[in-house]
Amino acid sequence: MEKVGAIRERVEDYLGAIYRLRTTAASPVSLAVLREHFDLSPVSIHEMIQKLSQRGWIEYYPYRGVTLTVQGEAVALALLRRHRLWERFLTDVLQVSWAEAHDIAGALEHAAPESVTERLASFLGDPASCPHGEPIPPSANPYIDHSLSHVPVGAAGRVTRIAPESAALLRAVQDWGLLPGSRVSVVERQAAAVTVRVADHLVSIPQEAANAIWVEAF
Amino acid sequence: MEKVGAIRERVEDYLGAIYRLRTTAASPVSLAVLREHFDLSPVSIHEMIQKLSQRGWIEYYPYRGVTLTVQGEAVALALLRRHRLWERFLTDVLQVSWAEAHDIAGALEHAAPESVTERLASFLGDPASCPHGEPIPPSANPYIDHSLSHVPVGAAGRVTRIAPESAALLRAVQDWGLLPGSRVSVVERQAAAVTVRVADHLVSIPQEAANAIWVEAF
DNA sequence: TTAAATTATAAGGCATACCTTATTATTTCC
DNA sequence: GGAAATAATAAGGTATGCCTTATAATTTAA
Repeated sequence: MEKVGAIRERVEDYLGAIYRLRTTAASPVSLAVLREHFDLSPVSIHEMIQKLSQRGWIEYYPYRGVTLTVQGEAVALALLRRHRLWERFLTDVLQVSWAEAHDIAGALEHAAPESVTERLASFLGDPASCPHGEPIPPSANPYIDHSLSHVPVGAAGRVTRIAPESAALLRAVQDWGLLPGSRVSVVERQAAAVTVRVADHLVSIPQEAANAIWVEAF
Repeated sequence: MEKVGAIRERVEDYLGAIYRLRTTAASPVSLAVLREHFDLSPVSIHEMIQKLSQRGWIEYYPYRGVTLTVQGEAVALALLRRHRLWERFLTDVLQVSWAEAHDIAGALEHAAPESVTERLASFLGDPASCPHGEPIPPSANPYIDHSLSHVPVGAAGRVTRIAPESAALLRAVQDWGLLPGSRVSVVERQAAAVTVRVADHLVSIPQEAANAIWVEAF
């Protein structure tokens, strides 16, 4: 009952807290500080710290505290980015107060996938800071890809991947010259198809196929 | 580790599915249909159905299926409303595709509290249907209250409740004449305070106190 | 330097929401 | 009416992330 591969919500919460509670990247955050932050029993904190350590997200120095590994820090930064973008949305667009925005963003940050949060960032005009003034970390995936069915008319990009939905689809993609790496620009969008320019000729791609072709902007 | 009083996510999912899978309000939804929908083992479905029945959300007729109680239907409608509003936001504002929007909304509908979803509804212009054309049920709480710190300048309302944050706060609220039921209108908003008119005189309320005073429009 | 305070760890429990394997009850269809 | 199919239920298990109690290890401060 858990998305495999997805980083569990609670893991993200811990990593985000460790990032925020640390003073410098090198100085360990003591478990007492984490205990204070999460208001859990020392044993529960210790158990979770063991897991995070075993899984390579943190470095645990008994009696001293924990530091984030490179992987753990990446997770924390991605989380903070999502958190602060949702805070901005809540305060700027929905007029939610600062205080409430923080907690609500704490739930939304786990519910919305990164691709949606990146679209939110664009919609908000790529804000640089959250409503409290804290910086919004840059996206770790600045070239996040979009399904061809989402690329706006006029935009150009490079094919990144083809969702391998069927052999027929893959053959068609090959015929169209839309293999990963090729450049496309969207010329027109119809109800059930999208017309793209690829290698100087126009191809009309059915919606279903467009859903499976992923493109990043360049 | 679970918000008390909050209806658990999974309970909402089941009730929403029962609502959507039924043909008429009276005809029971068989557990086989639910099993198909959730792709779980028959035993798991049965276990959950027992719980929902015990807790009064559904009526269980062995060998026949389940129907929603009045309470269960209210939960389902509230969920559907949130789901479809988020779908609209995702497709209309963030240009997420229909197909993706459904699943993402399935997560957001649980993460955002009702108050936020109602603000989202206003922001979206109170849409009547989701992107697939299905109707968005009306809010069961049309007079949902807002913290005084969110009531716009010029608006008037009636105090619904005071979050009992401290005895001092409650005494102050009493002195200001802002007990539940009293009418207020917002006259001016400063950086750390809001000025309201109550019983024909003006009171300046610090931001902290304003956060704890809830008002519904009338 | 040693006693007090803090930190770590072991052991056993709880709730949720899943699972499988049986067994029993009911309905449906020939 | 009776066998086959379907549905219900009992029993025991899994993982997560909490909990308490108790003991051991280390650090800190007098």
